[in-house]
Amino acid sequence: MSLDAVPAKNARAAQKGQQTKAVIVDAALNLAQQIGLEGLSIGAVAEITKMSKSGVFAHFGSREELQISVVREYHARFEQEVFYAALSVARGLPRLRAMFDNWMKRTSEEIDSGCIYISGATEFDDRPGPVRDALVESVSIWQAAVLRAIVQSQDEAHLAADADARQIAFEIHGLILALHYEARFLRVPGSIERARRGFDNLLERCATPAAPRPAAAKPPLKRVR
Amino acid sequence: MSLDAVPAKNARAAQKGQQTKAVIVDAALNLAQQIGLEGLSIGAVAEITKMSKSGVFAHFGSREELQISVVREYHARFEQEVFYAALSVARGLPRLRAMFDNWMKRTSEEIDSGCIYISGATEFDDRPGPVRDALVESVSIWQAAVLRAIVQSQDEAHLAADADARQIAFEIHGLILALHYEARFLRVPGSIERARRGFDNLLERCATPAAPRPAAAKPPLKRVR
DNA sequence: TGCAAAATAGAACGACCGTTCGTTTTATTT
DNA sequence: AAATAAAACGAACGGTCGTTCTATTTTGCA
Repeated sequence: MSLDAVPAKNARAAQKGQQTKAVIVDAALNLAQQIGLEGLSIGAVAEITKMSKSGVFAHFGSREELQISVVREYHARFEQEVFYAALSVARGLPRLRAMFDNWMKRTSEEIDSGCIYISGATEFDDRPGPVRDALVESVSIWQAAVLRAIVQSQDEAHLAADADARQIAFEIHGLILALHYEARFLRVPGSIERARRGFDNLLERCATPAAPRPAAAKPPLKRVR
Repeated sequence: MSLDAVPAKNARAAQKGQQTKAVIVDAALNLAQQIGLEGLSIGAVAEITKMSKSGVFAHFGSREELQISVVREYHARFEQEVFYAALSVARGLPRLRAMFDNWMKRTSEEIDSGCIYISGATEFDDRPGPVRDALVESVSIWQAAVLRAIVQSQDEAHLAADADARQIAFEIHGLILALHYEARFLRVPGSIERARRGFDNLLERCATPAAPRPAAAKPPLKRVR
């Protein structure tokens, strides 16, 4: 038995199938951001990717599996753009602020494309199934990361230790949701500034004297994590 | 020309048609609150009301017109339950608080039924047309009423005169949206208390010394409006 | 009670949906 | 280059959708 007989197959993981599957998911994600996960149709994706319906279908086996793939792809991009991008910033309040900034930036960019975590929530809030499960899982992971950043800010004495971290997370979430609603649906200009101001108001309430000011020089990096 | 020739017809406005039309809209509203305005199908409404598809259809002439009727009906109920019900409370902060309470109460009741202003926003945020227009109009009317209540609270010296009323409205809206998201989609218990606490935090920041405390006796009624 | 008008039913339409199937084309390996 | 496996196609199915049309029933008024 040759040792590289089987690995030779896995080594060339970039087969044609995986490649076009990525193209399909990308197209489907773009479509889902515009018309929602429920509105996602295989025919429309096929038309965009210039494939046949059955060709698209074969990669997933069901529409539901395509929807789940879209949720996972969105999760990966969101995590990269909002969470990982903030990890290079100093732990504590600076990182929390960076996360909120990235989140806001992404939300405001999504004024034209739409956020699957938000539209998906209203589409699947009382529709149990694997798609809902995938959505809840992704959102929960992100919310846990936000909560962790808040607690770390308290550990660094940037936020009052007796503040309710979950309450802060709740109010931050509300600011993002209001930003999305007013900017994307109502098309009210200046919503980003409102969200930012809301965030500052929130921090001011929970700040400690030792807390770094928004425009102040960043504290030295503590790359523990 | 007899004067009552035409009015005679209008006098008996409660014809059979109007009656069953109201039944249809009621059923359609219930359905739309569960599965969204886009998911609303004439066939499903017909089944619920035990009518034929064409019988339902004839009352509206198009699915879009049915959707608009649903939005208008929702608007009427929301206005009655949240806005008018708060008008009996003293102008200023007490009334603002009553509006928020009613709003929260309705939102938490909608944990099982769904809010059309929220689901509709994600469904029609980039889908122009008369349904979107009806939604935007209703939401805008309500937002204007909230803003008015905030300004009145400032006039009564219950809230700081130099506070940004629109900013307060924005943050209040965020609290409601977060409540809806976390309670209905994520099924997190205690969300109502979080929203209420957020509201109190918000007021505390903008309160004046003369402001009535939450549990304090209500100031004398000033029924100007 | 009779009659016109309004209300409802029923069948059918074209369009789109997700899915299945057998075939053909393209990649990959021997 | 031949053989094998993977990928993509095209047609078709059963189903649901909004809508249209005609026929029937019910209603309200003289």
